[in-house]
Amino acid sequence: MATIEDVAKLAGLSRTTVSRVINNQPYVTEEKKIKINEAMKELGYVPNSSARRLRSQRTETIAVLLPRVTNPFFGQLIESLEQKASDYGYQVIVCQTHDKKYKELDYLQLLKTKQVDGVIMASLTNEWMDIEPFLDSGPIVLCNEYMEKQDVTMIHIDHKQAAYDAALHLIEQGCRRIAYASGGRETYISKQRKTGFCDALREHNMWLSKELEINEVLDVGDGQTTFHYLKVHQPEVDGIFTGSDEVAAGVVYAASKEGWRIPEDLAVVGFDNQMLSLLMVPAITTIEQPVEQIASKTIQVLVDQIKNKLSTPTQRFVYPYELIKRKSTDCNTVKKTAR
Amino acid sequence: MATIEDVAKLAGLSRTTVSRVINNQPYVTEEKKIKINEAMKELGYVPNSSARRLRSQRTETIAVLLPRVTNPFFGQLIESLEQKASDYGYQVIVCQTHDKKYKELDYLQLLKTKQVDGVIMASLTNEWMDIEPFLDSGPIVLCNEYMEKQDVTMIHIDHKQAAYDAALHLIEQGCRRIAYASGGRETYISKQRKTGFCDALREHNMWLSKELEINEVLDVGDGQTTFHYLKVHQPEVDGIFTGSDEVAAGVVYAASKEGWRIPEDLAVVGFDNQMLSLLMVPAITTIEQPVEQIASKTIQVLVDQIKNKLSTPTQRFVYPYELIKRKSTDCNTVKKTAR
DNA sequence: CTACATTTTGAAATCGTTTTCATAACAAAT
DNA sequence: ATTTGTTATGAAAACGATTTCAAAATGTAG
Repeated sequence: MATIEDVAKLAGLSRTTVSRVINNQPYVTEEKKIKINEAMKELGYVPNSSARRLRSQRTETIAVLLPRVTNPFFGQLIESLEQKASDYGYQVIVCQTHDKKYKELDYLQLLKTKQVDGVIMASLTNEWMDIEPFLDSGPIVLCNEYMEKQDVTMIHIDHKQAAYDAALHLIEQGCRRIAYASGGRETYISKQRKTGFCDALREHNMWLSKELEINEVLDVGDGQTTFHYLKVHQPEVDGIFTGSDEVAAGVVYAASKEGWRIPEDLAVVGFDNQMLSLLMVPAITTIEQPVEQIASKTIQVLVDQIKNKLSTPTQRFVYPYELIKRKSTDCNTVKKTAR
Repeated sequence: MATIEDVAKLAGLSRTTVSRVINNQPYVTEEKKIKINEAMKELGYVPNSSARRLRSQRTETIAVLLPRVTNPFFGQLIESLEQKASDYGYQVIVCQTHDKKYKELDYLQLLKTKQVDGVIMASLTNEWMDIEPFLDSGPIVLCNEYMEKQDVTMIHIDHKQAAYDAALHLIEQGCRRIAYASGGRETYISKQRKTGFCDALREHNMWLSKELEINEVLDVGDGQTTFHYLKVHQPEVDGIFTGSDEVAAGVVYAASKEGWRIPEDLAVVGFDNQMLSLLMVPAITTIEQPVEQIASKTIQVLVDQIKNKLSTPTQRFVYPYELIKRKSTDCNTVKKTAR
């Protein structure tokens, strides 16, 4: 492999001048610039990125931590993040944590070892206490995930209010025994949603009973399992709020197969407005997040923090969401006409 | 940030010895090993990865090129690839080409600039002629994509035969005017599928007319568009082969909305056996690829080539697939009972 | 023509590791 | 006591770029 030295020799100039051309800095005559470019082409020269990273202490790379790309919401998110990052000249490296604490910490090492200039956390399973020390090694921004503390910038929607709205909608459709299926164990986001959900119930003199709360429900399969559990143990259930469209789809699928009518026998709400929620029969009511805006702001903030190493103030950006009402909750006036 | 020098000083030893401990090489007494580990912990030392990469000429990183992670097939693929890679101690960096030639070439630069030790191409839009030169910079393996030339290892299923089987199935179900919706423009894979599809038709005295061939059909939206096109311009169509479950889902969705019965009025076949194909009403007949096996072999081969830099022989691994028959093609005995 | 600023160039230091090579220490064998 | 072999350690070179600093060349104003 050709090095910068080889190029310099062939062009009859110094490494320094070649470096100037590579990074198109000023103070090189047009004539020499041409000579150097020719030499580079002739040798098929490409700068070694480990060397430049080592010397310049910049990697132009951002790590994005997320649970898994097979979850369509995160697929969409990473898509937008990458797009925006490349607009700013940054590469993105995708880090799937699978909701494992140790993986999250492993990936944060990328910041310490200087493999990345900054980190976007769209996955947050560790206690903040354990994450905080990494801030010494470089900027971290929370995307979608959030919490109460303020020592880091966060970009997200109001999950509590969103869940509140969803629950209210179910109540307005006549549901009286509403189940709650949630994904992550104890992330702040989950707690927020649950709080919002319970608030709505309480305001209508209802509450979430232990038996109607199901945890660790993440994908289509879990959704099916959840329905079967409810069918056997809580047959009077008439509505369900789920943490994702995939879970909602699983519920709808299993319920339909068992002869339950949706929404008459069971109204279903999903989350994230994935294509899937539209395609299901019946189409699923869901909450849409402004993914592109969130991604855009996240990158903007992080890049800013990378460049102005000095303390940029940490902020919180809360974006609006939308409850999209579809057939899966369209109970008209009648509800529960006997199964 | 603490460097190896700092650790050495604190422990009262040399850089070399510290390096030996870091890379757990032999010839360090237990006593000093302990002393060094303590020093590292005290300083919160982590080796700078640019420096080690530069010196050791290894990155322990693999680039995976694929069209987009939002396509569930590739989501699944990257999931498995990353899993396997980490078993071998390799990181994966995900590179979305969006089927753009220039992006594919840009990402291949990672190999030249020594940012990665090897590349997995699950996206191949450029001519092989333009890719080949990169082989000088490091190993490349084709995963899912393939071609006739033999200078690189390929892992895939027999797409020609798979498409043949799918077409044959449609024919056996009584379809006589079968449409063909394909994604990528001119990848070898597309050509193979089309050949297989046409072979089956020809063997039954049919052929693919220009009007029934639709290209550039990639996602759910395209599937809907395709159906509307067919409805207007080719109303006699009674079956359709699509390049992905997403497209198939789009067709089913649009068709159902327009009052067509599936499969009686239109039989539909997808590809990849994504969850979506099972969830649709009716469930969609599709072809399942052994993604995990493919991923596993791909990593195994690539890591081997990275380690034995000398010429490892290039090979071709062809895995079995399975045609999964579901409602979307279950025409029983009757077909086309008048619309 | 001198003085001063600006443009152009290169030698050498530097980034933080790993690797090479030389040497010291120690044990076992003659 | 000397040789031989193995284990243990460190000084210095190397990886391939960018950055610093000094100096040369050129331009410009007085």
